[in-house]
Amino acid sequence: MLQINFIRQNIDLVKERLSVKNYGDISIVDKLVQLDEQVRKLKVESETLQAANNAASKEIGMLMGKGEKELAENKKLEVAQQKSALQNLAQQLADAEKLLYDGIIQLPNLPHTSVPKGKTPEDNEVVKEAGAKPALGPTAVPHWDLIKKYDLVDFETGAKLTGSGFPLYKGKGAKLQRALIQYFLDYNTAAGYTEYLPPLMVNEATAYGTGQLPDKEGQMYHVTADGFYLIPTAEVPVTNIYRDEIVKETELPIKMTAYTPCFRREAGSFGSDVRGLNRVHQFDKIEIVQLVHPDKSYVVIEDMVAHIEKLLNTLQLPYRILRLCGGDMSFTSALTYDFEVYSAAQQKWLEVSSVSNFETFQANRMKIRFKDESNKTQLVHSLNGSSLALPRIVACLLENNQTENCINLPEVLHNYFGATTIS
RNA sequence: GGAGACGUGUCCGAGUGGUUGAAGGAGCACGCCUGGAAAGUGUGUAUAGGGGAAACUCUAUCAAGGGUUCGAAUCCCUUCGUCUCCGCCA
Repeated sequence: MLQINFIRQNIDLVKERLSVKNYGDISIVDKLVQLDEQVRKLKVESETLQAANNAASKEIGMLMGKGEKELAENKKLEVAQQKSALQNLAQQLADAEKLLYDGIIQLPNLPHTSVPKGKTPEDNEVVKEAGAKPALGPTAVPHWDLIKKYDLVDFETGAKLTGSGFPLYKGKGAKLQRALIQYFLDYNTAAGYTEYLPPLMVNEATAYGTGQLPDKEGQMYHVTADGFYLIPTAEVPVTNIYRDEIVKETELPIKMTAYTPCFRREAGSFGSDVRGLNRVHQFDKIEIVQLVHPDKSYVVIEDMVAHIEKLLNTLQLPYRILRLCGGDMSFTSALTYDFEVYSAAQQKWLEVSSVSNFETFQANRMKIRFKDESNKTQLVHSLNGSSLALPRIVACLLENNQTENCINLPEVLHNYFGATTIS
């Protein structure tokens, strides 16, 4: 969430930036600033009264100690009379604080100045396109047919076990998953990311910390009996590792990576978008997360983009990088780059990674801070990216590398997979 | 799942209603001592928020939330977590 101090000092800037994200009612900013003023005023009043009360109570304690019972009793009566005024003030303050909080919490992060204006995915800016699209022969088929042909994923039985969108990987299909996971984790740890294997369910506070709650509640599977949520991405547990922590400046940057299955309800999706592995309810993903010094985050995001680009290059997949427009960005992000790979048989770009800088938006919710040189605590900047999401990578690998009687795997996977082709 | 014990600052640990934000120790930082180090010694050492130009000051925080009281780390309730024993179990 945004910091009220920042809003107060940058009213016009906040309004202007919110409009880039197509935020509806900009006048809320003025309302919040007013409310903030009221909150601070009430705070002074109630704390002053509280201070008087505390002092009086101490005095009673001293009088009792000296055995001056009668004076103490008188004082007690005096203090008791102030109590209702104090309670009244405290209630007013709590109400005002709640209003203020509820207002701030619904404000999205402010987009970075490089974010293009726009409303829909069409308005995203293509910053790079690389890799040759393969020329497939006339017999080329989409990945769901290849999956059948080589018996890699059994969607029907997955649906029987759970429901549609829960793929059952099988044989070489299962092994390819394992190979990719292993490769991606090795690639990330070689770049200095510490590997984690986090819980797959999180509590409310954790889901709230990264911004899944309250605004994306409907997208997560909710285990109501225990109040847990199945994670939609490793970002959630991994970023929260440092929730409520103050780290030393020298510990930054903190680089973490984790493989987890991801669970998404994807309510409302339909059509060819959800065919095969294009969009599923459970999928495997390897995530990278960084907590960095605020001055560094815009350099780091470029590093992370380069890191993922290099990984895609080793897989020899054609890809493009998009800078998301204000309307297509997530609630929590200040700048997001999406990576899409080209699925040659479907002739479609499929998103396989999304790299975002959240600046202090998540850190403020999670209270992830560091002590700077002058010993002041500051919020860190948090960033994350997928490196990578598996299903669409698999779809592309299958489609782009198909031949009449086998699928050629890129060289980097040969050792991990234990073979050079799927046949 | 049943029974019991417990949850205090960076860590260990004292504290069962009254100047307790919290004894004592360790650690850490800075200084003294030393040729240098160890030992010794002195001082300092939480977080958040408010007010103030500043010095500083006020409020809150002893797992979390609520309650009793003029006053709660200390009493009561709820939740969470840890440990021990039993049960079950990959």
